[in-house]
Amino acid sequence: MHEINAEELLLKKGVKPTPQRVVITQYLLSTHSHPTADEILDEVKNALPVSLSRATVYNTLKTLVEAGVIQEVVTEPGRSRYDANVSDHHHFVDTETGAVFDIPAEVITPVRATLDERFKVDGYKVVFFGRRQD
Amino acid sequence: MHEINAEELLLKKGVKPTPQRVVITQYLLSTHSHPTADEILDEVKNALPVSLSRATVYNTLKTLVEAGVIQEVVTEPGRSRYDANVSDHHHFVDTETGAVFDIPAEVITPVRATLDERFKVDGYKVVFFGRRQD
DNA sequence: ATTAGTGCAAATCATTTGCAATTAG
DNA sequence: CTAATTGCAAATGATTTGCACTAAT
Repeated sequence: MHEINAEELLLKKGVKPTPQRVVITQYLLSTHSHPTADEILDEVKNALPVSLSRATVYNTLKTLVEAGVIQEVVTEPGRSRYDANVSDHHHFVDTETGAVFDIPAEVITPVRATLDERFKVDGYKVVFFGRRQD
Repeated sequence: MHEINAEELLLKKGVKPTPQRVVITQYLLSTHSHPTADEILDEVKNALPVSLSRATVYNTLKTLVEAGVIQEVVTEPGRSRYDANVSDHHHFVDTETGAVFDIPAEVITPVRATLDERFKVDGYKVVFFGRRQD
């Protein structure tokens, strides 16, 4: 195996790897915490030499989502979370803490739906709610 | 069978049936459109004798959700939608129009998940994406 | 009278945008 | 030089809140 490199990933996806974009992408690749834009700003601003504004975080996240580098995840009203896992997967939300966990598509039974034929389904997402212990 | 009465419903759920609350509840019972707070305000303000402010719409929606009279549905970043259908069901989002349709729980196969035993699942929601024709 | 509910306007929060300054090619 | 990117600050959109006013017990 070889390490996931943020800069390579951005180049492969056709996004110019500016320092800010690399650093945000690196952070998202390094965590499974599904951070919000503000959490990303806090984490990345401290640890890095480059300057980083809130506007750039938002602009970058939008760019990365559009390029398919990351995914936007909405688990609660009012704010978005971001996930560098762009493979087919679902989510588990701890209803006490709000923490979000990835659930691989393979560990759930495929959903088969008997819908009115006018519904043309492209895909679906499952969100589990509950408590994650420990 | 007997008609669904907004005022009775509110009383049954322990919510004082003020004119504003009754009217909002009636509207939500009458539609399957999953309206946003603003859409509710527009629809209800015109047709009704009582005055209705935006603040009251928001306050009422929160009250109704907490009382279990309605459900909040988040299908897109940035705003919530509301649904008087509080039975167990899922949603279909038309990705072109943003329209949201209810999908009864019975028409999809139950999701069985093989999760780490520390995930205590209370329930799950499925959101389908696609195109609804016509 | 007391308490709950409403409306208004101001406040707040997340996100977006206009624009001048900066940087990379 | 030219175009893309960034930061700042102002703007926007959704939602919440403080407070005076009204209605109901």
